Amino acid sequence: MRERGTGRRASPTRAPLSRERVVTAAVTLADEKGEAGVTMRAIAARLGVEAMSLYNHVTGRDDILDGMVDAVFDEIDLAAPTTDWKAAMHDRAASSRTVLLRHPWAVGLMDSRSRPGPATLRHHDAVLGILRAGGFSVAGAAHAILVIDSYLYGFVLQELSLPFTSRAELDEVAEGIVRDLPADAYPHLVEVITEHARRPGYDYTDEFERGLSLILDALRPDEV
Amino acid sequence: MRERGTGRRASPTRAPLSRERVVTAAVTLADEKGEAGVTMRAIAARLGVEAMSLYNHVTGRDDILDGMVDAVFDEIDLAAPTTDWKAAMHDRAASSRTVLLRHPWAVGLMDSRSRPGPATLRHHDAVLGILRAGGFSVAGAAHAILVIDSYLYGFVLQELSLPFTSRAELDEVAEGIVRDLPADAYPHLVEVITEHARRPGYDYTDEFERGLSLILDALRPDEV
DNA sequence: ACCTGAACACCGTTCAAGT
DNA sequence: ACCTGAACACCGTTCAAGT
Repeated sequence: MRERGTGRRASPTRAPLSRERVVTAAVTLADEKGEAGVTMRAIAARLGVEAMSLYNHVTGRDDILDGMVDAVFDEIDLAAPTTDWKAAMHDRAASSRTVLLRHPWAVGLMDSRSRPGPATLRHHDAVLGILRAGGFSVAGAAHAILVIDSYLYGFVLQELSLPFTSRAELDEVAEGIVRDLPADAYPHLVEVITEHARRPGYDYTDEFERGLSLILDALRPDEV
Repeated sequence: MRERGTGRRASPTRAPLSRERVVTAAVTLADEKGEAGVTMRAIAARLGVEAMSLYNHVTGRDDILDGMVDAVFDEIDLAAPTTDWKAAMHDRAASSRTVLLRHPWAVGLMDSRSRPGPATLRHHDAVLGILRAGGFSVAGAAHAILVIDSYLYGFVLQELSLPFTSRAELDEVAEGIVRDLPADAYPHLVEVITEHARRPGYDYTDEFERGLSLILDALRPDEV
């Protein structure tokens, strides 16, 4: 009837569960099998435990999804505060794209999560700080972030929806589309696929950089 | 043993099922209950039929989701071909945003669909045509569309993730965030919420227009 | 040709019971 | 305090059977 057994310890081979371990397992699972693979039973199995045990550390599946989004924000590199806001915004966007492509489920999860975690708050606070230090007003900084993040998330969303990941696949898919498509019904689509997307050297990283530069060059601290 | 009964007709009170009717029912259901509400059983119930009957008209749930995305593209207004590409791109983006806000599940569905339907193909072909007529090269038009659509989808994605839909809710949420937040940990976030987001007249349509103009003014036919 | 009952292999979550 | 067996109310999909 002792409340606390002093001599008894958890077996060292099995680390105790925690919210963090549950979220980490969920992220790994999502990377491997997609968001649909993130089930309570699958997460539990990966941790050597039953599904119901997870409810001792998270409130439910939604809580896990919130934690996963926050874990993604934690992976994004943030430049140290600096007055070179343009370089900092460029590097942050490039790092964000890399992280979002590494976790393809993340961008689709964003629009359903409304409880930002500590890493998310830290991220946004740091970005605001960089722009404020660079001379942006409060409203100007908010506007700049909204424009940059819109471009970033939308670009990755489109990049992820492409039905290919390699050059060879692109060629194959492009050929299939052009073959199936009534050329006279969609003349401009056929043109862009044959003349543009299939040309050697077409590269989404270049496209991302060009669009990002276009936006960053149009933003100025005194704009608002 | 007649193959075709000539005199027998379906009761006029119950229209025959079709892929289109299934997709339409799914769109209505998603608008009302969110994407998670789009189950085979719920769609069937709405059509006065059992879930298994749907498989006679669609190949499965994925086929329905593809159809839903195509139905959304069909709702977007497309300007007639014109040389005023900038006005046409503005109006298309504004119409797209309206449609995507009307169907909040659509933007999140985009990144998982890889089989574009006829309305989607028609839409992209028309947009390409407007830019080509406006003097853009094939590569320039593809680039312009990628930048504009990235901004559009990313903006709507962020707009939809906001945990409020009215002015009063915004005030309430903002107050809650500021109250819960350790002010010294996130000074810039507290600043932007109190000084910017809560100020009267803050309007997402204005923000959208400003960012869109910034991008459209930076795009030029001879840029590529 | 189209619809369906029953079944299969899953879900998230609750709850009382164990230790 | 933490874990779990059984159960509940769901999923998408298959298949053989009906008409």
